[in-house]
Amino acid sequence: MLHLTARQGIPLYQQIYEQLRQGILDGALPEGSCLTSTRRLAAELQVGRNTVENAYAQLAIEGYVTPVPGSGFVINKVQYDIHPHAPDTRQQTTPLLTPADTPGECRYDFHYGNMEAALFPYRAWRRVSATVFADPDARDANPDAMHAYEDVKGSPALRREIMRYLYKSRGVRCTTEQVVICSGIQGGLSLLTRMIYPEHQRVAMEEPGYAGARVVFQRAGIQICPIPVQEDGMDTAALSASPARVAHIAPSHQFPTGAIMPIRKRKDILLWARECDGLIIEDDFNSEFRYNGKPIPSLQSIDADGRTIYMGTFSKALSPGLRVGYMVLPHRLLTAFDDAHAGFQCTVPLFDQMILARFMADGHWERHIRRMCQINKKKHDTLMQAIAARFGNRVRVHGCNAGVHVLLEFTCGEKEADLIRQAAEHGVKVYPASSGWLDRRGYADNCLLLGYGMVPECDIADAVELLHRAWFVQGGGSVVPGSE
Amino acid sequence: MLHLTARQGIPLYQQIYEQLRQGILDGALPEGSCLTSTRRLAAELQVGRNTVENAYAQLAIEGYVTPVPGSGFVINKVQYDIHPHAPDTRQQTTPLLTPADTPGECRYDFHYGNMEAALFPYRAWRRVSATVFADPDARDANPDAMHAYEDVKGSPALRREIMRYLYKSRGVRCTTEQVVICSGIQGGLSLLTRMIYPEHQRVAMEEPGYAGARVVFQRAGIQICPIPVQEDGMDTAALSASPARVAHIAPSHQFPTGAIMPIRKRKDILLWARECDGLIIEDDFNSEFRYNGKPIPSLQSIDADGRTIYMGTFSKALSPGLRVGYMVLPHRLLTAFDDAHAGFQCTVPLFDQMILARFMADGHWERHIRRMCQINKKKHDTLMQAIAARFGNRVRVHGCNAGVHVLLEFTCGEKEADLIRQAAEHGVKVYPASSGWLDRRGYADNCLLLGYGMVPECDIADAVELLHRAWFVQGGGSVVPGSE
DNA sequence: GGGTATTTGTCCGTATGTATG
DNA sequence: TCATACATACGGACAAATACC
Repeated sequence: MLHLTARQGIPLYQQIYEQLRQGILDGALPEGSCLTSTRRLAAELQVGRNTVENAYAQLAIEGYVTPVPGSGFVINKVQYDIHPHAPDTRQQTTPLLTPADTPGECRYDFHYGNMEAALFPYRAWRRVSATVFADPDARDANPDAMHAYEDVKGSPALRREIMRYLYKSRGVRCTTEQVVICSGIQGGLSLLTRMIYPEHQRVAMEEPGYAGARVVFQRAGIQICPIPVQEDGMDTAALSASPARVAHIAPSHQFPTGAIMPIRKRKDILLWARECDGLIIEDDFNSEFRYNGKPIPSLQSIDADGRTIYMGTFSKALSPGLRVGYMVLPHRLLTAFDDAHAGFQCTVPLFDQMILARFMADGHWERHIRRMCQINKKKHDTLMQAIAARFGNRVRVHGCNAGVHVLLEFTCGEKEADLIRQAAEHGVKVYPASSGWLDRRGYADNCLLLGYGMVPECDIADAVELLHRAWFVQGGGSVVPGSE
Repeated sequence: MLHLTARQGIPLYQQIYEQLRQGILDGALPEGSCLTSTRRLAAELQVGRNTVENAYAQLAIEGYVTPVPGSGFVINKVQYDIHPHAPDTRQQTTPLLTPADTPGECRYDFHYGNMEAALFPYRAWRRVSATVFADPDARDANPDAMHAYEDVKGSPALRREIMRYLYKSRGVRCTTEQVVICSGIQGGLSLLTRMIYPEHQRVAMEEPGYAGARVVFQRAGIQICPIPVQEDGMDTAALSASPARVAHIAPSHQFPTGAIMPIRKRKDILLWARECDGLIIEDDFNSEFRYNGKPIPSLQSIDADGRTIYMGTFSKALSPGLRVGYMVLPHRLLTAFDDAHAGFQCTVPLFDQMILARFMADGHWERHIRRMCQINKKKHDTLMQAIAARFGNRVRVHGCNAGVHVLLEFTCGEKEADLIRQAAEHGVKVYPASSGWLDRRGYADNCLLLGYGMVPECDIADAVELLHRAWFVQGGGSVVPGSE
């Protein structure tokens, strides 16, 4: 923006000229683009058009810009004299979307959380979007709702859809009043902290557990009580012994171990909550994908006492790019929520809420879930087979009954950092498990996380083969061209 | 979700039958809809298909459901025996989109913040959306970026576009590193509190000011130091006298008074910040709309000392349904931001960021701004004219040079609550100014807020006429049918 | 708008364990 | 002890309805 100071001796046109010239030299006004038209700039600055024309003429004479009749003043190439504070907007040729890591460096990426871009339901999403953003007169329902500040809890339409879905798929029983839309799991936890703090100054968390959840509590000033995780989930005895009266638990697929909590233990947890007048945060972040064994009811669905906060997200099954999650509050927390969030707005754009609501109402969501579950099961089977064939008993695989990642435990003294480095040298990205531990001394430093959401099924065997070479073949040097 | 307990004497098909029957009686399974197909339920429960068929056949025999070949088992109408805990999902006939207040009750709504639904650029948004969600192979750039967890600060592409726009329109100078995408102004302030607290335990705010900003600080445990607002913005003397070293200021259009801070005062504020080693939060929430007078440079653009945090939003000019804002951090806060947000994710869905980035890159944003500015100026002029004609000197109008709302001050002893009630009785919604005051004792209770973003220009004269009748015509009873 | 792929209920045969004669 | 009947559970083949392109 240009700023003109009146009554200071310097003529207006010269001020305009000077600032534009500076902008061109800075590179802030990229070459090839046009100056604002004289009419528009004159209107913006509230000066006469001739004043602007004067300035532009000066710039044209000096070769900074070239007037093109009927088009505008195009900015010419000049030697940049980079101003330290000026934004450098010249790299206009860079693609609009940020490129991921350059290919060749990394051939296969076992990121957990991300997913294959090709699996997103583009067509359905486009169609639903087009409907939601149809011209207002052509729309069936009231369009105002989309352009208004609304309920802190989120769009009622979406909340109703979520309620229905959760009842069908997870047995969660609730009314729309209990459903809150939030920015993913972190957003939900963040809202929660506002409600339980400072009454609750401690929260019990699985150790190892999900670091993304831990930071939210830590940031809110809540103390973490780490509770060991066994093969079947959180150690209930240790939980009872801890001073915390709020527990964050992922019973359907614990992160990172993948432990699934059996029904008996779930009941123990509920009993614990009742006895200490506590709360349970049930983090069901990817309950959608279960491969072996019968489904186990969610904690919320067997909680007769209303002490469970159920949380879920669309990020895992649909896309991490859609940062939308939800939370089902027990009745006892409803007023606390209202109190804590009076005057606040829902952080999730209504646009996305509208699209999602219709996406679900049209049945796309359940269809997509099924499709993804099938695909992930195939991937899962392929991965397990490849691991068994290649790695044999040099690794133990944890958490292979659900979710989209497994935890590899190395039994022959390999170290996490070495494994990651060796894999990277062979063009495969694998991820450390260490971030899961609050106290790293409790970690033997011999585990890795392999998420298979992002790797196409056809590549999995190949990727495992590469890992095999990287880790277990003597002198299995780098095979990736260019990273030698 | 159904839950089956094995080896308990009760046959599987009977457990399924029983639970479904209960669901139908509860009303949790709405009549007219279909049961999950036998195959799918069998797969879900990990039982044979005939087991499910058996259960369904039983339900069919007893009349709860009717099998429709090729379609499914539709649920029949039964006498409900409502279970207290079951969600009642029966009202499936309600429209997907929530209806706003029933028309007839409210004819004109002077809400500030919301906007006319018809003015949203549907066509351009649809087009850009379709491009962003094009099938991945048809896309020009890397689609993975859309489906990944990414930078906490938001999409680099969008940040670059915002940087360019702010430089051109507001003179804000920054690099993309300084730009942070956030969930509207509240989201930005919320991020900020994490960085400045507990070093700063106080923040100076305009009195009256924007309640939506105040609650964020209060919630974070930060104490508000109210600073009186004069005709030309915050009282700098009072600011200097306050113990706060962080000030939240809306210099381009103060809320609710609409005061515009002159350049001299802006420099005073910057001086204050330098002298007390403080920070300025420049809330430019609707800088886009300015009608009279020359543009004044933003605080950020004349801050040589790097003490200004610049904040803006897309909610006002584009739609409140798009909860996206941005924040430009000074260099001195960059590391503090990184420290405070390690492990956190950006709360704004990448989808919207991608769409917005392309929307801006294609020039739609600036085009839209211009269009809206013209429309709002017309509305503004019409409103001012109508107010002058109808209300004369019974009201004083504040903040009529910018933004999309004005503050009406009543000079003849009218009271806020009465005015709102009287207006509502005539079918016009107007809004209290009282929420702007932290200390309501400082408020004479004689003001109203009129936002004209939501009222079509052609309705403004009519609406003001109605207000005139409501407030100033003796016996000007209700004229709205049905609200008598 | 018409052809195709998928999904649906339906019907079929089979295997297993248990009770009955 | 053996044969039979019954209840329970499982998977495949078929035709119709539906969804998708």
